[in-house]
Amino acid sequence: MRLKIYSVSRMFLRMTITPSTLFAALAHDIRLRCLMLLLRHDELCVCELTHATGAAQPHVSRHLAQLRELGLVADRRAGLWVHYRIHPELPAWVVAVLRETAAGVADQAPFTDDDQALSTMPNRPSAARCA
Amino acid sequence: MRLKIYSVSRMFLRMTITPSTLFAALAHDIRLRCLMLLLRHDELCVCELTHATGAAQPHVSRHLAQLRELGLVADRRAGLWVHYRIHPELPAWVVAVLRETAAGVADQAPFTDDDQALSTMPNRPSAARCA
DNA sequence: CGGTTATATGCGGTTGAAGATATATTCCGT
DNA sequence: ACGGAATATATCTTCAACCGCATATAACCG
Repeated sequence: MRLKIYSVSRMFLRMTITPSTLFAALAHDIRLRCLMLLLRHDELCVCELTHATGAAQPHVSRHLAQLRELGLVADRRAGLWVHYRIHPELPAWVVAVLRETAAGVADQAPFTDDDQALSTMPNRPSAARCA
Repeated sequence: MRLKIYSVSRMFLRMTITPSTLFAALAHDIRLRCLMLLLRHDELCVCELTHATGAAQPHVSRHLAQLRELGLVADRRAGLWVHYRIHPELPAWVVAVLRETAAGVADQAPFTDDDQALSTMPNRPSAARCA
């Protein structure tokens, strides 16, 4: 079964997450890396995720949109910045899968590098500045 | 990153399973259903998986081959039958992800139906018959 | 109202995973 | 060695996810 997660309207949020759609989301490099980053840091904005992954901004933004449409992440606008976080109402088994994955790959590339790049990011928009 | 799991030679088995390759494997309907069935039953042959899922035999066989090439399952030939099982040497976090998924979707379609179809399969090759 | 920064989306081209069908392979019984 | 059953693979076509780039939107500030 092919999975179409591009053109899901924002109106259909909170749809049930099926295993196939979840794993299709996790199968993509950038999407998985963003989720792993969001697991470790409560909230991150697009520029932080862009810096951490080293990917192009439209690339990150597009994949975040897919995660949002699937209901895996939630976003919060604060001024110019849009803060993403793991969706607070995920099914328990989805959270379990994410956490087991994070625990299993925490010490591998590129996940460690992403964390490193994030921590050394200059002019990082702190929560105090843009909340 | 695109994932190519078709043409991996059998010589390169036991390669490290990356999150991306794992989730790409789990993202496919038939592959996930086969894995969920194999989690509940120690060993199943192709005809059992074919019957349980209702898919065409070449279809099931091809996807089992992909799972084998990724190192997610192991196969054992016994006469005409080839028995598949979850690979006994999977990394702990991979097993954890599989188990959490199974626990989360056990009561959903099509997984319950697959189990039901398997249990009512006639002339099922028992382990005693073809081991 | 312009200018700047942060983020989102539209579009065309590429590519490779997936499906269907036919066919090959492997093994057993006789 | 032959036929049949279980499984694997080859080939072709299709189609949608992906990428890069350009551009649009949104919010803040003077």
